[in-house]
Amino acid sequence: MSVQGFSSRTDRMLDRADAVCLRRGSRLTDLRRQVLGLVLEAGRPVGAYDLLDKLRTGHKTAAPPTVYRALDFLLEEGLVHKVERLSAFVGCLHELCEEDDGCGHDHSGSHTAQFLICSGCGSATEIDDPSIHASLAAAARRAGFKPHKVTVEAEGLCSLCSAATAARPAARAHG
Amino acid sequence: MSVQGFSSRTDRMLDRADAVCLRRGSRLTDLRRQVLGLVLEAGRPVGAYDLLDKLRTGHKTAAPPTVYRALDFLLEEGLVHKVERLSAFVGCLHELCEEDDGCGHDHSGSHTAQFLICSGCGSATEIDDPSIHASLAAAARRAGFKPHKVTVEAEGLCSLCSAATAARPAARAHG
DNA sequence: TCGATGCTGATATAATATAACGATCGGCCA
DNA sequence: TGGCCGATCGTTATATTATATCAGCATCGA
Ligand SMILES: [Zn+2]
Ligand SMILES: [Zn+2]
Ligand SMILES: [Zn+2]
Ligand SMILES: [Zn+2]
Repeated sequence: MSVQGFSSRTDRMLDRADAVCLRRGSRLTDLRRQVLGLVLEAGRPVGAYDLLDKLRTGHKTAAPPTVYRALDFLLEEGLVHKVERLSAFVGCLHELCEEDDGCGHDHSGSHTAQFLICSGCGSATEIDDPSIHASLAAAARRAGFKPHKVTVEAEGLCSLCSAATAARPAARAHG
Repeated sequence: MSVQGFSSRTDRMLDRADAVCLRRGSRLTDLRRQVLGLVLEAGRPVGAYDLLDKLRTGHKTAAPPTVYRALDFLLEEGLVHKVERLSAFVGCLHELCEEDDGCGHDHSGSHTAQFLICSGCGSATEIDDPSIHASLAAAARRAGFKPHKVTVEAEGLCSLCSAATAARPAARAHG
């Protein structure tokens, strides 16, 4: 049960996650659901200890292993990704998005993630571009390398922050 | 001066690094040269605290900031890369390799790195594939995103480890 | 009933990285 | 010359991220 009171959108996504886990024979327990909810509500990469703080408001006894174990599970299930450059975690919208026909994500390789990380506003947009995926697969094949988990992270400025910076060199982040 | 006694190959690469810095108006100090030498000698990704231990054999007073400051400089100059997945550092062979005609690396974007990381033997091969670079640049452009620093990391099995694993399921790493 | 397995609680610790402040050294110019 | 400034490094302390370990408890099937 959701002690926190997530938004209805988040609750719908959590229900989808629950269904996904059921199909796979894994269990989205209350604790895992709670952590996933916090990640999704954040809407941007969020650190494990930030999650821990939030988790503690409704779960006094939570400790680092509490949140790391939940994150390990969610990573394994592909429900969240880790943004390595930020040591932070973000929800994967692939399985969870509202559209039933999918959202254009490629997750064929399963453990692959591609992010555009804005250093202006802290957003991280998952792209899962098939062309990048193909180029990387080809390069790996030429090297005789068998990829298991692939991380692509571009850090820079999103279109909004880029425009803001062009307008005012010392601009602050957009909403 | 090299207290450690690096291999002659490493010393040649350090001399190249020195020349590169001179051209750019930056200074490869003794300390930075020492740290770069340790990274190059390792020949694989190496953690900051491993470097610190090695550094201390010829430099009793070294502390974490000592090595992190040197690494920051070397990263800035593009002489080393950070492998985010491993929180480890590895030399960039682009400026330093023996062949005068370059070694096929693309470093046009300057702050870009692409690695094939073997979880069997710990090797990390820099590929800098132009096709990956182009795909990513195209995807970023479509999103209105301006990349500043790009990280591509594929973790998996290199050809040697892959062969070893196929032969014996519980094989140990190759040399 | 029993053992195996999976999840959680709880404490402690490891591993990675940075903050802060002062000392030293050189170059540069009044 | 003397003072200033920026870059580098020494030193201590602390912040941040992640894991090890062991115990309790529930669930499930033999
Ligand atoms: Zn995803
Ligand atoms: Zn932005
Ligand atoms: Zn490189
Ligand atoms: Zn290998």
